[in-house]
Amino acid sequence: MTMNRTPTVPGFPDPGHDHAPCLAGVIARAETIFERNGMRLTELRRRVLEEVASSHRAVGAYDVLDRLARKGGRRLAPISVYRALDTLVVAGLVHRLESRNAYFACHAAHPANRRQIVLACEQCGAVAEVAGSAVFEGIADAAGAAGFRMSQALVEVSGACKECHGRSS
Amino acid sequence: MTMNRTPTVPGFPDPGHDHAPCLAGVIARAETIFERNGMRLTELRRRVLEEVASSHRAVGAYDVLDRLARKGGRRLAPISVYRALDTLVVAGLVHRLESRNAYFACHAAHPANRRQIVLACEQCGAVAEVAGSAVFEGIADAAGAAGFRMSQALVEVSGACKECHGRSS
DNA sequence: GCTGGTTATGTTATAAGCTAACGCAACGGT
DNA sequence: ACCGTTGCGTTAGCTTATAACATAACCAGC
Repeated sequence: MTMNRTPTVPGFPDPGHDHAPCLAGVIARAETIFERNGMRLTELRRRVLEEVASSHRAVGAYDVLDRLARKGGRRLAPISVYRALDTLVVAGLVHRLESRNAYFACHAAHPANRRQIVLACEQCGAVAEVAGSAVFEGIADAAGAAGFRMSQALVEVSGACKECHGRSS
Repeated sequence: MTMNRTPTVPGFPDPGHDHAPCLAGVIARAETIFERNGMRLTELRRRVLEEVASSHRAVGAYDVLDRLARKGGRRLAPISVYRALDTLVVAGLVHRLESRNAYFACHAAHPANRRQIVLACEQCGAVAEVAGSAVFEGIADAAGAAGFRMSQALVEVSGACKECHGRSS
C-alpha cells in the first residue's frame, strides 16, 4: 500500500490515489447510518455498496450485477440489485446520476438536504460532487418566481475533469 | 375558440389557457427553423412534434407512439419516433427531461446556448423553463474551481407548480 | 425455543426505453 | 433520367427498470 496523498474532498481525487481508505470510509459511514436509522446493512447491500464505491465512477445497475456474478458465482436477478441500490440511495450513501441512468457512491458525507453539484467526466466517467449553496439558492429563487414549489433540484454537469482535459488538449 | 389570456411565457401557462396558439407557435417556429437550417419538416416529424407540443407536459417516446397509433391507424416502430424526436431535439424544438426519460416541447424560443432551468411538476406533469443565467454562471464557477471543464449543465427541478400546490395544500 | 409480525430476498415475468443494421423510397440537384 | 443524400420501414435485440407473488431471515415478546 503506497503512501499517496489523501483523496481530495470535495472534487476529483488524484488518479493514482490509494482508494482503499475511500472505500473503507464509505463502508464505515454505511454502518453508522444504517445503525442510526435502524436499518440493516445486509450482506447483499454491503456487496452492492462495495461495487459502487470501488471507484469514483458512476456504474449502471447491470454493471453491478455482472461484477457480483463474476465474483459471487451465481447471478442475481436485476430486481435484487435495484432494491439494494434503492436502499443505499435512500440512506444517502449512493446517488443516482440521472443523466446517465447510473449510480455512484457518495464519498463525502454531506448534509442531509443534498445541495451538491454533480460533475461527471465524459471521458473517464469519474464523478465528483461540489458544494453549491449559492447555485441552489438561485434555483430556488427562480423557481419561486415562477410560483413553483421546489422539492428537489438536480444539477448535473458534463465535461472533462482536470486529468482528462489536461491530458487531451 | 374562447378568448383566454395569452400563455404566460416564461413559466407555467394558465391551466385553462387556449392551447391552440401555443401549438401553432411551435409549428410555425419549426417551419422557420427547419427552413433556415436546410432540414425537412416531414410529415412524421410534424406529427411527432404535434403530439409532444399538444400540452405543456413531458411525454415518453412510447406515449407518442401510442397516440400516433390511435390516430393514424397503424403502429410505427419505436425507432421511427426516436429518430423524429432526435431531429426535433437537435433543432431545439423539443427538449429531453433527463430525470424522467421524457420529452417536452420548447414553447419559448430561447437562444441557442440553452441555459434554462427546467421546472417539472410532480403532480400534473407540466414542464416550464425559466431563464437562469446567474445560476449557470454559478455552476460554471463551481465546476471551474474543481478544475472541471464544463461542456453542458443540466438543471432540472421537481416540485409542485402554482396550480398544483395552490390546490392541494 | 416457539410464534408471529416485519423486513429482505428469491423467482418469474414483463414493461419501458433505446439502438443497430440493412434496405427501400422519397427528395432534390444536375 | 440519373444519382447522391436523406428519411423511413422492418427486423431484431439490447439496456434499464418494475410488478407480483413466494420464501427466507430477523427479532421482539411470550
